[in-house]
Amino acid sequence: MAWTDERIATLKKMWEGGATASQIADELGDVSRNAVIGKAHRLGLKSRPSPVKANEKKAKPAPKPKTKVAAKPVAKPTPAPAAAAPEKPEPAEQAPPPRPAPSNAPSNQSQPMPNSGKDMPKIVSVGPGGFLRQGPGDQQPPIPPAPPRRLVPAKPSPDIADKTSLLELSDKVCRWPMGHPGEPDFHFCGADVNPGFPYCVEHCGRAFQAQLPRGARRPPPPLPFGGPRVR
DNA sequence: CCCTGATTCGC
DNA sequence: GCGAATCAGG
Repeated sequence: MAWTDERIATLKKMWEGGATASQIADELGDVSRNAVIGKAHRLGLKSRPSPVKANEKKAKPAPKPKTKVAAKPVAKPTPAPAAAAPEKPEPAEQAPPPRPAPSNAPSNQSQPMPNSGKDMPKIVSVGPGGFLRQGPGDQQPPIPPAPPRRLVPAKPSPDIADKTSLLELSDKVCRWPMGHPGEPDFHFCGADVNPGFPYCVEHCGRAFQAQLPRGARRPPPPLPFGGPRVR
C-alpha cells in the first residue's frame, strides 16, 4: 500500500507520541514493522528511545564490515590514519518537549476527574483519526462519569449546515472526526462533550479503549472514517 | 525466546 | 522511495 498523506500523518503522530513501530504498523495495517521504521527514518523522524542504541560511544569500534552476500566489499579504501578519529561536532538538536495531544484542558469545576486529569502524557497509540489514545490503566475504571441529562449524541449533526469545522472546536463539543480529513465535507461531531473528555459520550466509547495484547486485537474495531483498513 | 529500533541494500 | 533481511541491545 502506498504511503498516503494520511497514513504518513498517523505514522508521525504515533511515532512522536511514543507508540512502537509494531503498534503503528498494526494500526495502519498492511504494513510491516520494518516498513514503518524505514518510512519513519526516511521522513526524518528522530529515533526515540531505542533499546539497541541506548548509549552513544564517541568512537565507532566496529562499524559494520558485515557483508553477508559479499556484494560491494570494496568501495572505500578508508585510509584510516589510525589515530585521531575526526569527530563531527554535530549539534544534536532534538525536538522540544513532547506535545501530548489536543490539549484539552477543561478546567473541570464540578466534574471531579477521577484520574486527577493531570497525567495524560502516556500516549500508547493513536486512534483512527490520528487522535491519541491512552492505555487501559489511565482512564478505564471510571469510565462513565457522565449522566448528562441533555444529550443529543446519536444524531449529533443536525444538518450539513452547521458542520463543526476545525476552527469551531472547543472544549464543549465533541472532536470526533466525521469523514476524511481533506475532503470537502470533513467536519467534527460537534455534540456536547462528555464532561472531562474531548468527545461526546458515544465517541468516548470509541476513543478510549483498552490496549489488548497484540495477538488479541479486536478485528472489527469501530472505525470512524470509512477508513481504508483492510485486514 | 520475546521485544525493540537501526541499518543495509536489492528492488 | 520502499521494505525484507539483518543486526544488535533489552
